[in-house]
Amino acid sequence: MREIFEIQKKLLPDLMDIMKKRYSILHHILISGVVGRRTLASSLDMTERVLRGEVDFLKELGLLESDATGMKITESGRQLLEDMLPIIKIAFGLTDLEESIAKAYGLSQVIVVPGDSDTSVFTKKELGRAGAAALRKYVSKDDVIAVTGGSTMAQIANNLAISSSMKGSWFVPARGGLGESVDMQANTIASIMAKKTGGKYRLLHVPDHLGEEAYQSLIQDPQIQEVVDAVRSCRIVVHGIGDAMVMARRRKVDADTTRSLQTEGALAEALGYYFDRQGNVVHKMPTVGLRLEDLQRTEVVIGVAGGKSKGEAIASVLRHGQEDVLVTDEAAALEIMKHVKEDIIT
Amino acid sequence: MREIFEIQKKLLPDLMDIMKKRYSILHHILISGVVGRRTLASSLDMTERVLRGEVDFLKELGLLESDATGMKITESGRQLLEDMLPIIKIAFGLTDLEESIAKAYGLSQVIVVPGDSDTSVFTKKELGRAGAAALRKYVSKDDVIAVTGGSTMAQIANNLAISSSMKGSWFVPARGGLGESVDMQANTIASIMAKKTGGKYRLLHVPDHLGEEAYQSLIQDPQIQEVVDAVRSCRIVVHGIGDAMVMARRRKVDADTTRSLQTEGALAEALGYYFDRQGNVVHKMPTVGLRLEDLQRTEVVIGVAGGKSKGEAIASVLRHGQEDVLVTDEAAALEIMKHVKEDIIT
DNA sequence: CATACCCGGGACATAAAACGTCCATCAACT
DNA sequence: AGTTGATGGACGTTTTATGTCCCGGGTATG
Repeated sequence: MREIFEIQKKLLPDLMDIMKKRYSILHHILISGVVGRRTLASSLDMTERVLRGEVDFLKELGLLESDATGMKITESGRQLLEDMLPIIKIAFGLTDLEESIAKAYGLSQVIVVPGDSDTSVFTKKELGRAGAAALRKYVSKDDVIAVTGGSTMAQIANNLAISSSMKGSWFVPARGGLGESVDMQANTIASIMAKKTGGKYRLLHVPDHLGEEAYQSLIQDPQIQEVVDAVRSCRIVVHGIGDAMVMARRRKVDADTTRSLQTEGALAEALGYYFDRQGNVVHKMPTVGLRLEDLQRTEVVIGVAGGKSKGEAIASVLRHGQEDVLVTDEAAALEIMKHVKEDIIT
Repeated sequence: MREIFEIQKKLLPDLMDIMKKRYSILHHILISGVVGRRTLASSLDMTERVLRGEVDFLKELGLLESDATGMKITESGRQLLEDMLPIIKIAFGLTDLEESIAKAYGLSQVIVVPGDSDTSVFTKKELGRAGAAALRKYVSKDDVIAVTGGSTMAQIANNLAISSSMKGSWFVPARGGLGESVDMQANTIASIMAKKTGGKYRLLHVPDHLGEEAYQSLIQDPQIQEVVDAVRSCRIVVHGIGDAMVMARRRKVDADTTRSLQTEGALAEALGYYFDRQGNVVHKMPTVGLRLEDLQRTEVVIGVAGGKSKGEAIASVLRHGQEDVLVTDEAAALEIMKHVKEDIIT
């Protein structure tokens, strides 16, 4: 497969560049929905005129169309992009990354999308698409799916669509309140996902900063108990991965804990747990829901996170060794690979 | 594999044209050996200047080189062409043709080279190369290989090279004199092939237009008998296919027979037999050697013929159903496919 | 040995394509 | 109603591709 490109490149050295360029244009338009020439040109870092040339070309091919409101992808263009994904991955060497990471950490599947979520919102959206596709692949009838919060998870929710296979699924938040803002909370994400797919959901209403006393009485509540039981018996977990310090700040953890996290060398956060460089748990947020030990009974653990800045954190969580599937982006994957190499050396 | 080209054709139709153009240039130079710019330009139907642009480009890539005598392919260029053949075939849909024809007539292999032997001597040469390659593939130690005459067979002979696997092979003419000119006779072809490959050969010296009496005494001759026995026990047959009327004229068959051929609807000629539209034998040239019934014992029957004008004749011979391998060109293959469709309808 | 031929490559004017830039017009949203 | 951002047309400029001719030099042929 790859040899085909090697051979073609000998006769057409700039084949890959042009293919990449046209793919990027189409892909950006797909992600943007409807977009104008100037906006697109600046986000692709091309001059308006040269973009226009390509766009005219793609229009003639019937891959995109435009009216006074802007340009959008046609159905055949959308189909083409979908068919192209494996080709693009090979052409850009992402398949290698996927395989290397999967092998290094014993994952059953790794999905790497092109780009860097830190610098491009398009990559972040694509990460959401890929995460949604991964979830769709692993879900089966009447599954219980536990999800966490975060902007990446929100993107996944955005990209889920009504689907017969998820009709009977239950979406539940993996853990109770963790101090996030409302629209990024696991509860919110779970309900959005359920609405988008036509599935059902149960929420865990556990207010933050609860006193020990109130907390104990809360978790005795039969309704809460019922949800917690469902969460712990879930078959699929989809969760984001964050940088430890960024998460601590966002969740406004107190100064003492922050200091403790720092001295312990906390690098990553996932599912309310903090991990150090070696993948050991160094702290645990006080709330109800899925515990780390429950993951062993869980059939599919899907981690989704991207951006160069998160590469190290993702590597830490992978070292902990509970993940089955990783969805990330090119920039993060390259960072992860650095740690793979270090891990091999040490 | 094939999807890659479907996608590339959708997204990069312009580049596919360029690839085809560059491939044709390289290929023509390979076939020609050493060739000048102007000659090449006219045979490729390009203007001199635009060809020059491409040639300069290919030269920079080190795929061809030029001196005062002309341009020729480099080793890496030759290698590239070899690697590209399957790619070109798939990209231009020749694999489809091959598979369709093979399936329609129950052949074990069909090889289609790009172009039309009627209009391009380069295609004819390529047909020879492909035929030689096919023979090389099927031959094994100490085989007896029966060959016919004709210009296509001569091209195959031209393209055979010394080869250890053919060292011990015997080349024999499939049938005795059939009224061809000397340099296209089966005897000549067999001896050239033997010399080129390092194999051995036996000839069948049966003069044309022999009286019945002399003929009978000739075939009693022990030496002739020995060769005929060898021919009939051959493991591989390589033969050309011709248009019935063209062959009749070339062989100067008498007016009566010609008229009879016409009324019988003779379309094709192969191995000295004439076939009608349905693949039935309608006439047989009076000479010694391989009979049609011997083909059933023969392990590999390789038919080689190309050119749009021969398409119908090839289809007739294929319908007769003794062939195992067909080597043809694009133009003939397309003609054959028309008959396949008609055969399905009727 | 001479000659006719074809070779590659340089040169150059011209046609064509690509590009940068600006503007007219229209749709959507505030 | 006005503002914003969209497309598509227009146009001059630059860059590239192309058509054409010629020159010096090998090659083959006679």
